[in-house]
Amino acid sequence: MQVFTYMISFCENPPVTVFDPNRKRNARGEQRQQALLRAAAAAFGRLGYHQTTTNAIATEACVSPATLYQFFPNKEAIASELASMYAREMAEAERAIDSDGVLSFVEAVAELIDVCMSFNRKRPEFHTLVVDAPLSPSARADKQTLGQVFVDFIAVRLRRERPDLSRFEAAHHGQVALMIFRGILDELTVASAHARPRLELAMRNAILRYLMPVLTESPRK
Amino acid sequence: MQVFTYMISFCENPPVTVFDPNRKRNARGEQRQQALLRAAAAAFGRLGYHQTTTNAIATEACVSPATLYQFFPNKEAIASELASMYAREMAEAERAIDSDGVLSFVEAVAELIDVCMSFNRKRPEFHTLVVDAPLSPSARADKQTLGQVFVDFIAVRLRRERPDLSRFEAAHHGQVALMIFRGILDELTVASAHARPRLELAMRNAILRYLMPVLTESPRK
DNA sequence: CTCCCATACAAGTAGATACTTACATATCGA
DNA sequence: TCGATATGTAAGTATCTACTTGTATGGGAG
Repeated sequence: MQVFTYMISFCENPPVTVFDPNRKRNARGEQRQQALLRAAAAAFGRLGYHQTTTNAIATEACVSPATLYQFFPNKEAIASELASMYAREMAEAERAIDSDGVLSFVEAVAELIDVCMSFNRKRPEFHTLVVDAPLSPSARADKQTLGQVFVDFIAVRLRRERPDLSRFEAAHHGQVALMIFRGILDELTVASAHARPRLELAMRNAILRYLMPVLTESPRK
Repeated sequence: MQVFTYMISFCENPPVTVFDPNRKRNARGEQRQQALLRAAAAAFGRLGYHQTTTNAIATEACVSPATLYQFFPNKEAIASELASMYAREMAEAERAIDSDGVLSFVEAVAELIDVCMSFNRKRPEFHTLVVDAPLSPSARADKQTLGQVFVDFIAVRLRRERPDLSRFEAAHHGQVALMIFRGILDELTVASAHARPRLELAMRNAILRYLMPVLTESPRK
């Protein structure tokens, strides 16, 4: 009975030397966690997701690899945490555009594109996180939601101009706009500072020129 | 001196048990090499470049991993060989379009897009090879050339319609068309058979709508 | 003061995978 | 038929990298 009690206590209170989601954090711990996220963001941005090792993240944060695993269960969790933060932040920024509906269709879409491009420029690591990293289900959901916000933004404005357009059609055109955005963004992330303004203009032109005919084409297609 | 002679002979005629580019091949060897390329293509297409292990390629070809290394120095060389073949084949197909110049601008560009989409549909592994695989310098050059053929095809047709357009401007618009193509292609490669025709239409629309205004906008921009 | 536990790390382990070695067999020219 | 060489493989090795273990330290609650 003594042995059994001992085993229970042994199994229930092991010395915590790995990640525990319920562990209490003090101020130092919170700061370490934030520092690790910042270090990971910098490393992902410089090397891309796959080239960035957990050891590199630890080194960047000036801690040992073991310390990293006190705060995150694995590499994917770090990427997922960052991707979720960024996806929610970006979705929020998109939702804030023209909330009082005073912008014209062209102005609103141009603003949407600007906001998205600015965000990706401010957070260069976001691209590799979304494209290359395997994400947790919840991070995937946030990424999915972000895409949906972009699509819906355009779909809503399309139907505001052309109420006879089906929801399905409107969403489809929003999705195509997103594909165009991603295609040009891929180049923007590697473009020289000198080439960037011209590409940003091309981004606006490509998406708006795709969408404009939708507003005027024959109602029954 | 004997020892020296022995060492020379030892160094110059080691039993060849690894890849040697100058090795003579017999018919069986040629067939094995082709079979390995076919197996690799199938595996890359199914799993993507990174998920495809050299062991998986060997298994797919029904040989041992060691046999694979009799015919290729490393995994990258297999991907590079395939990517080069495909890039050259696709570039050739693009150059063959409208060689006698009878098509209109819209017809020619639409044909270009069709050819590119058909090729990617016929060789689903091409996408991951070009996007995900680290390629040899020569394969990278072939990939680069392929992109240039696409860009030039459009640039030449643009300047045929608007001779006052600078080469630089024309190439820029060709590059943007390529970015749009890639953005939508990314989705096409994962789209359901049901969603594909709609996306293929969107591909044509997105690129042509981007390019058409270039033909009519004010000569001095 | 003191005990608990969060923090920290040196020095590992584990598992995956690209690639090799040592050796056996098939083919083919002379 | 025989030797040279191409083809083939079982059973590895080497290395990389995500992740752990055992142990030491420091700060805060009681």
